[in-house]
Amino acid sequence: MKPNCTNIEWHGRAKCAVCEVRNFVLFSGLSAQELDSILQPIDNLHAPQHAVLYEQGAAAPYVYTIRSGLIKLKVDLPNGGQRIVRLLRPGDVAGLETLVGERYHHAAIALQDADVCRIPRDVVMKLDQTRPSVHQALLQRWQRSVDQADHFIVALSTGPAEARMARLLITLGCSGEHPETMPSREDMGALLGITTETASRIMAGFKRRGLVHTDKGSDVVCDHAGLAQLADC
Amino acid sequence: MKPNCTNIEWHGRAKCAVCEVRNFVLFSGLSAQELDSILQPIDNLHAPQHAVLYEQGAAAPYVYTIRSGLIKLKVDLPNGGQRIVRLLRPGDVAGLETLVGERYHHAAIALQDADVCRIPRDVVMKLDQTRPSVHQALLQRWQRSVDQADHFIVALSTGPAEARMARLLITLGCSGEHPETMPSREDMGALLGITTETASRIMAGFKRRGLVHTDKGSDVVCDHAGLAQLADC
DNA sequence: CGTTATGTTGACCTCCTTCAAAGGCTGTGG
DNA sequence: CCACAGCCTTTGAAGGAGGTCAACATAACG
Repeated sequence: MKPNCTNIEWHGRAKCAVCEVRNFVLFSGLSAQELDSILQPIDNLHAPQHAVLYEQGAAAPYVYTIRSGLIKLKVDLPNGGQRIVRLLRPGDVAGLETLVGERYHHAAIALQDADVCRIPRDVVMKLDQTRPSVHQALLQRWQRSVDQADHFIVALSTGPAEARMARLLITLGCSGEHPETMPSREDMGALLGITTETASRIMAGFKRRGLVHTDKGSDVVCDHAGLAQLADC
Repeated sequence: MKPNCTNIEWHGRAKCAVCEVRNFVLFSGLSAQELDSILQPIDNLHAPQHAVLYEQGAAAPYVYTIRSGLIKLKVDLPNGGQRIVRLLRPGDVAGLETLVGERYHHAAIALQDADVCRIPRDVVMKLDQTRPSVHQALLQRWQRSVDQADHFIVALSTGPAEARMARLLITLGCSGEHPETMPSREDMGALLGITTETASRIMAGFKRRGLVHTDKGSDVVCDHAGLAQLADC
């Protein structure tokens, strides 16, 4: 296998009993025994950067929970461009629409190397009906999707591009403490509804003003306070 | 009572048995008898234009189903402006976040005169747990919120303002057959993330080019084909 | 009939896109 | 090991799109 391939790799059946993020994901209310008793398989997958979990409009047999990494949900525009409508982090769920429909509404692509669990829709639907804790967790994930979509509208699609970029960096977790891995300029553009060039220019301006500082590779450390000031104008 | 007040008026207990849109709203799977047996009150309200169903951040004791009219969900921006993040039509639900949280995430305001049913959260939660049909309807409403939010990102917050306005008119139902009541220019701006002046200019341009035609008052008829052509560019 | 919100229009300037070119990084093949 | 291709990023210049500020028109309402 090539070192830089973008194929999803199968890492065996999920070992929910020892999953370090189980309490943040869908099955937080279930015991390890209850999970082991599920007949249908939950697979543990590794998605390298740029790997595609599913395509927009494809038949939707699975729900995915993110255990690590960063996933983008994007839609294709009629003019050939793309728009990223959500960013999923550990604990988030992709493909919930499978529970009420037949097809995925977006393409799901790994922005950074990611570990995900792939759960057949039937498993989720059954647990939803039989386990109140799973049911409640599902409602919370759904509301979380709504909240994140609202955040994309209010914070990342409103106001001048510079303020939007500042909000994006904050959204990505730029606290100033640890370096953060940045998406490509193209993805930044698709996230904010601006062109790649504008994204590049704004980031260059941030660097020039000392608001962000290149650490190594695509990792940066940010001046959180300075960005926050730009953000709400 | 003043003829043009914006207070919500109480129109008595909901008569679900004779509700003409019951099959489109949350309780489509329940019989009239089942609904009558609910102990807690479901109120039938009329919300005149500009009436406020609830404020952003307020305690959230109710879920609202829209029976007629048009409701906007808006959030206040740090710089004093506003952004409309959703439009709710008959069959849609407002305030679902009450089922997983304490407070409303937006302000809900009637864009046009609206009839709504106000349902205590406890009623919805109980029916969600005891009636599978209501449970399924809830999931569908939640997904509908996500889909509508995505539409705001992809269609109403992407591309040049003129294309966004064309998509908004189409979203509002401009088929060319019947006249449609338009929101104010200010609301159009808040819907599209542009200024009131730009919204006015674009609408004036549409009229000049014959793409929309003023019927009476704020009602317009649209050239659906012409707008659709502008929409995907 | 004045008063107040809402819509329209103009002038100006900033921001962003577009098109183009150059620079940097990486993997590949000689 | 170096040269080269390919991709991403950066930067420039020019034009257009949209914001801002201001004046004015229109409509709604007391």
